[in-house]
Amino acid sequence: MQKRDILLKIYNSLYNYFGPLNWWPGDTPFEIMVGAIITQNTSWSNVEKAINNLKKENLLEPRKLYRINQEELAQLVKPSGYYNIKAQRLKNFVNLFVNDFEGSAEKMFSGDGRELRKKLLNVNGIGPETADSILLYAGKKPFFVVDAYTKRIFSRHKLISKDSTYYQIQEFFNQNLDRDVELFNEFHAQIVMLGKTICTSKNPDCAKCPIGFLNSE
DNA sequence: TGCCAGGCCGGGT
DNA sequence: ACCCGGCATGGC
Repeated sequence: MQKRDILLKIYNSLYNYFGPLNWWPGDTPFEIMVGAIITQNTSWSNVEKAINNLKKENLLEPRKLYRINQEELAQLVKPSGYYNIKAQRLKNFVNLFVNDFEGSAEKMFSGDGRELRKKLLNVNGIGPETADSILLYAGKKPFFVVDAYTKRIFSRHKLISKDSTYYQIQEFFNQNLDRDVELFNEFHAQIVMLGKTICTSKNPDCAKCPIGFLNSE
């Protein structure tokens, strides 16, 4: 079987098993972008607490987040961990968003995303995964998001090597999938779901795994 | 109880 | 160009 067909089969099996996941969990592009920063190396349940704190204070608006001082922001995002550094990173991002794009997601995502990606990576605190999450989930641009789950699951099944870099893994998907926003969106969501529930780092339950067919290829 | 979670940076090799 | 310690809370 070609890699292309294997990937599609994996995707279809996951989708059939979990059903549509409707990512990203967030109401507006701005909330999604904020969430992408807060969720760095952090479980989503903790991210929700931080987001809810911001919502309560009506801070999920670019100019309000722009104005709040960093110490106060840090207290609000505290439940997500790394709260000091995350407050700084949120500030760095919001500065770009307000100063360069007037706090408008429409303006920010007006291009194809390639220039924007470079700008995002220049923000201290935004790396490749966060940038791609912002582009894909807030901006609907076809950038495949690679995360720890992707690496774990696909290297376990020998489809990529354990020591591949972010860009090598991303290339693997780019070269074997159509550049389709909906597919990229749902595929990444399915990978995360599999990594959280079945293909965990401690006790992978391979008997239940919807892509268990890979073990007998 | 200790380990892990939807990374990234900065300093040292 | 890699490698590694630091950042920190909440859930299991």
